[in-house]
Amino acid sequence: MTAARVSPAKTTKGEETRARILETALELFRDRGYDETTMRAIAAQAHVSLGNAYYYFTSKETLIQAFYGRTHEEHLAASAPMLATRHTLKARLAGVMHAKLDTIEPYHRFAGVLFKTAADPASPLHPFSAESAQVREESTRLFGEVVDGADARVPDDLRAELPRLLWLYHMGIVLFWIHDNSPKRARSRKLVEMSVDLIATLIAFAANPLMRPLRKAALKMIAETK
Amino acid sequence: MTAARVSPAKTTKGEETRARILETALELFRDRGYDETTMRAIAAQAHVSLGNAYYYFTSKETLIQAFYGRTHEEHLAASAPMLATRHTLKARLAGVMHAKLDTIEPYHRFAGVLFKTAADPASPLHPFSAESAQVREESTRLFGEVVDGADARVPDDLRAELPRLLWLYHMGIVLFWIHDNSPKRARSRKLVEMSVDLIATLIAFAANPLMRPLRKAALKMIAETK
DNA sequence: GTCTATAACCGGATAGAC
DNA sequence: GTCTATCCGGTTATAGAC
Repeated sequence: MTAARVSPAKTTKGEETRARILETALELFRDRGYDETTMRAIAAQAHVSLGNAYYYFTSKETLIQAFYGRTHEEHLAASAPMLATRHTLKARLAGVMHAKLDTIEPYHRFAGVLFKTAADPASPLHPFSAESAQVREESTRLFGEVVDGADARVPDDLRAELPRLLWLYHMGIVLFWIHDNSPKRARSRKLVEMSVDLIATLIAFAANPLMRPLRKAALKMIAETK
Repeated sequence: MTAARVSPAKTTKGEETRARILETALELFRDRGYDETTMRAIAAQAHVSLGNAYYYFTSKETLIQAFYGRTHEEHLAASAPMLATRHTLKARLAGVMHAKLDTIEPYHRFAGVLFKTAADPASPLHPFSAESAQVREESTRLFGEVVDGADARVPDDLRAELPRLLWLYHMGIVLFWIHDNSPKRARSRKLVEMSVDLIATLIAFAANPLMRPLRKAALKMIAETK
């Protein structure tokens, strides 16, 4: 399904070549960084010609999109056991967030370039683009599960928006993580802990009838951003 | 002061050439977009050689940084009258935010590339880099003025953090604006209205003694992100 | 030292033959 | 589906003029 999203590769042989190029690229990205890895180097190390590499990946950026799909699936896999065993909102959200950081950690070095591209609305890679829709929706669904499987009392109007809000929150954390050069990314981990706590508290607050007007106002605003 | 930040150009003649290149570049960016504007085209239209353009601007990206400085100063200028006449937090913040959108509107077309670059931690352009420090600090100070000149009651601990928080908020709005293709950027304007309202309400809430623990927790978290 | 110009280099991308 | 040849534009090296 990851493969199907992007381009050719129907036959076994093509698929194999395609996979080889992608593996090589990710390896080189991880080891040398994105800018330092030339398409020529990828092609050479994958034993294909430059033109051939472009047959499978229409641009260097497309390789990044493949990376997205890949880490996203790893994240799903890593989250499943958490969601199966944890039942408080706090524990579930923290589990999913830490799983995310675990998944992308090996790529911290070139993550910057990654999300750089992602910020350009003209790029097919930016998180709100049509091309990213599938990953984004699946990811949002994951946060839906975080909420739905939790024993927290959540007002219905908020519950409807929460998956999208948490997805947005998770993007913010990733953005922080990108700039985080503390040992073992300790600052990002700390931020996850504290923000998850705060979010859980806020959600509990939101259930308070006194908070209804404020909650409604906030949700109305959020509806505008859809 | 904008000029001094970036590179050579001491003499009058150099300064003039430098200014001419920058004007030409911004004009071309605005009219054709960033990627479509080549350094060769900028040089030609500014009547300098390619090498000469690179003498003044060490890369195409540096031209963007100059753009930052430029719009920032325009924003300051456009905000001043607002701050002189408005006295509620809501009106002041709304004024400054709308002024921001007014200032950058002509560049909406290539704003994407702009902030694309800005998202890369390796880039000197990203908002948290040393190179951007001056603009960021001045901008933060502007939001400090928004708060200080307002008649709102703001707890001291919050007041200390508020300028930075509002700066961050303003970055979020700009990010939304970049992706906003509604006529006259109506959605962004609406979002500013609603979010400013919400922020004013939240600040009023924060002054309530009952909110103290929550406020403290939030501020503690924010302190972690410094 | 300040400024300007010309000629490469390098890597992403494309065209077109096989 | 694969290759070779080429384009194109950002960037650099370098030489010299003021």
